Amino acid sequence: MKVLLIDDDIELASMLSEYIHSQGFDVECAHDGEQGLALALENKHDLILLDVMLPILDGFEVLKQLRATSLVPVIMLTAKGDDFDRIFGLELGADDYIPKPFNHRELIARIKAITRRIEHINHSQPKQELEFANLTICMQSRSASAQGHPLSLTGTEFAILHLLLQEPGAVISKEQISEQVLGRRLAPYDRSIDMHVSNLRKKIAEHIENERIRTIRGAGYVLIGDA
Amino acid sequence: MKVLLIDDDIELASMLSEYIHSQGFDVECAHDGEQGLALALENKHDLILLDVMLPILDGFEVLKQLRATSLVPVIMLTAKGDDFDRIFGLELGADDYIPKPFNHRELIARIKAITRRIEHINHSQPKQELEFANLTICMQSRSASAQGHPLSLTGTEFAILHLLLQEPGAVISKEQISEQVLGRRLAPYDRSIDMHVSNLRKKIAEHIENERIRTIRGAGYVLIGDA
DNA sequence: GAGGCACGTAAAGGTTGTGTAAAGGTGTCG
DNA sequence: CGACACCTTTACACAACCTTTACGTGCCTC
Repeated sequence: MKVLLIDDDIELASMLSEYIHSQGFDVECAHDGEQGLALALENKHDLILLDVMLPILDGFEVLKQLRATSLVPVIMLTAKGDDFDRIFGLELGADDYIPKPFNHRELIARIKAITRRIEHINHSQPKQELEFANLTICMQSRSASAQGHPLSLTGTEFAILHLLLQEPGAVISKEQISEQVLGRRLAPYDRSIDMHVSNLRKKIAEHIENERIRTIRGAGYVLIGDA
Repeated sequence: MKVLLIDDDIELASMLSEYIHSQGFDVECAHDGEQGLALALENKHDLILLDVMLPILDGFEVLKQLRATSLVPVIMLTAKGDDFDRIFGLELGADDYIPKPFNHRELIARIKAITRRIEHINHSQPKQELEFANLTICMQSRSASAQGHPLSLTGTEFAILHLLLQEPGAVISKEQISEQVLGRRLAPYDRSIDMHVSNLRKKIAEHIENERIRTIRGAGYVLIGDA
């Protein structure tokens, strides 16, 4: 876990840096906006601590330019306490904002709050079971069922149903289906997807009366529930 | 996007709730720790705003029990300003911490900072929904509704409504509509746009009495609200 | 007020996307 | 090899959709 600290107060920076390091993070420092931005753009840090008052480029400018290409988490630090700065920073894409002077432990707590959030999401493996509107699939057993009755689907049909179940209610285009399910770009006049959907519908209809896969002409297909 | 607000100050809660709602979030409220925890455990909220001082169970206790099973983002609110509370909350697993009194806009900015982060990591694109004067559209599901009633629009009608909703109150010329929606320059004597707008109006009028798409002779169309 | 222009809209016609049966192709397994 | 399961292509039908046509209305100009 590598942190980039951008602060022009060299004494504070070195103190902070030492403290953060003692808490188990690697720290790199920059003391002006230009240098900081350059380091940040190397994309090798997991989190950036960014002072607002900086020589050459101020913190907001650094954040703005950084956000043009990078989603790295940023915590802003500032001596100023006023609301406007805080809001401005957050709306520019900062993840958090700590007014100076701050308790070192709070800084660590906030760093951990953000990294914890990221870890949790990254480590949450994709769901193994999906369910919507009486349709369920289980990835482990590669089985699907409608209204509790098992469906005997071909691999492609299963993959399409899986894709639709990942975002029920969202329109999935044929291009998307072709690329994700068949692994190739959709060619003009290619009717494979239509056929697979047709067959899938037929199998679902054996157990569920209502429409489940709705066609959005010119856009794709959507999984829908009742009503 | 659904927010759960847990705060025992009923007046403040209703004010806040209204403001948050006006920023495009659904809000549910609880006024003590027990009720709040019960609602939170239903797992149907995307973010929780949690006051620290609460009757029955205090905010920390709610957070602790919630974190035993749920990773839902939590922002703590507190009247107390001392470091210890902040750090304690963050270390218990809160995502953020805002001391009362806070600027409402800052709250929204922090809510958005957290949801933005989560969306980026999940690779899920933010919900694109537009709303004006009882007309709403959802890009994901490519669906539209008037006064809550679903509209069954053709692709072109949907695209026109989308264009109008992007700048409610602004005049959109037929040239613009033709180029952006139909993908071609507007030819003389081409009446397609007029027809699409006419049909769109008809469908909207089934559910909304008042005029919504006003013609500006010689200039184009505007989306208008009541009064 | 006559003429021109922009617009509203019903109806007709043409185009395109989609549903699906059937046939053809490919790979696997006994 | 034949049987089988699966995917793709072909072909046709149809419905949804878009555009054009035609006629009507209201506004502006001269």
